[in-house]
Amino acid sequence: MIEKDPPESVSEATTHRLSLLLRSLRVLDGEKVGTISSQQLAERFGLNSAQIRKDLAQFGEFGVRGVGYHVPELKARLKSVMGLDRVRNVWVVGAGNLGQALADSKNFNSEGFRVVALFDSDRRKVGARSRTGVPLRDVATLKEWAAKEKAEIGVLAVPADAVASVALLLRDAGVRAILNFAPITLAPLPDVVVKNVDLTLFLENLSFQLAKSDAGTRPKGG
Amino acid sequence: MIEKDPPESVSEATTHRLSLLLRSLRVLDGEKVGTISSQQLAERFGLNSAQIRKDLAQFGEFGVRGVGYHVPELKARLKSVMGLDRVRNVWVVGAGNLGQALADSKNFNSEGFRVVALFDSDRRKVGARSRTGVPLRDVATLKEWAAKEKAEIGVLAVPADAVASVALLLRDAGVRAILNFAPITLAPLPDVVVKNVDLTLFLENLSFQLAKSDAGTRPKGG
DNA sequence: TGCTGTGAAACCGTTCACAGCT
DNA sequence: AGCTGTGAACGGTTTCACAGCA
Repeated sequence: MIEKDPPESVSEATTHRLSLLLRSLRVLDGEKVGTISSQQLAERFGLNSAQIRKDLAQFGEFGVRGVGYHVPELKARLKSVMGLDRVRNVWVVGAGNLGQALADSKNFNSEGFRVVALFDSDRRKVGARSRTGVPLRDVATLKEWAAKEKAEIGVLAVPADAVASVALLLRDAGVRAILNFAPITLAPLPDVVVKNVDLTLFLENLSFQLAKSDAGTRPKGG
Repeated sequence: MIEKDPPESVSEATTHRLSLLLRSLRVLDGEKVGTISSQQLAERFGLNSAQIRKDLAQFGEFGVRGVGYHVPELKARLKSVMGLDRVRNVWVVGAGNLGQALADSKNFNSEGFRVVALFDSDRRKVGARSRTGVPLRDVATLKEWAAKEKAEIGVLAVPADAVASVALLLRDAGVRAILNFAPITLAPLPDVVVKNVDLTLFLENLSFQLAKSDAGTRPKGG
């Protein structure tokens, strides 16, 4: 099992598929499956076997020819490659419905991540705790907390017009990656990894596809 | 201004960019900007001018040579292309924190979409209303409601193990598009548009990029 | 002149198909 | 024999650069 240095750049598509692959491996591991081939993986989870092998090839050689992949081993390797072999603290800024839901969600408190605080500018919320006990702090004190409690990831669930300023605040507080849920594109900041997730866009995507299928069944087009 | 029939297939990337473009046009329209060139659009919103033109070209000719695009006109055309020129009813299944947050969010009740109901299997929740007044119903009654209140879009915010069965329920209730937020891939259903949005994956994406930059600054790799 | 719309070129990601190892 | 790892072929998307029109 040879390990490679990660390539200069890995495509978004590969990154996404590695997450899906890891999810699949967790399922298999839970079922005590010891070994699996890329073919079997593909069939079971709706993936593509050649693509699995190509994706993995970017990071090393993880399989055994004639046999396949050792599930626990590959799972551990993949977690390492993806930086999920340790826990990163997460700050959620914006304690509205979405911010609180994210802060409390299993998704954001699973292997690799732990939401340690919510921040909001509404003084009335400050001092309280979320349903699962995440402390709610004044966003004005964010920078002070940076010294006591290092958070590498910031999640933005604030109104669009607050995004730019809060992003700078987070960067100055040492946050190295920002996940922005506001419906505005946060431009890349130097030395900070930025990912924009506009939930509206997913709905619009569906709408667009519905519109296409509507057009396809109209008398004239059909 | 010539209109084209939509092409057989439009890439995910184009779909995504059209949403971003529409968002930009909404901003410009709010500022009463009457006309704008692809170049100006690109500079202002971090897009690519050639790409804007290529994306639009798939659906017709919307600009004026030597001038650019008429903002209100293009915005209206784009909304039409994306099926956002009418309001679609949305059902949210799963009234946990995330489900309720989505049902109440501006994002899911903006131009083109209206959340008309939440469904849950927890009898204790049934009969109540969300903060913004969305009625909470028993998921067992979902099919009965289909006759009274047509919903084209279903949003899944249920546990992973409930996804497959609820998806079938929605399909049988006439829902034509499903947005799945559970951390499991919902396989495509015939005649239903499916979009999977696993929030965990966005965090893992950040983790992965952090891991890469960590590796890049390690003594040996640096 | 200025900008769109668009062929052509460059680029990137996916799929194929097989050499090579177990 | 079986399956990985990988060059090579393929297909799709992005970028370039300019013809054509206002």
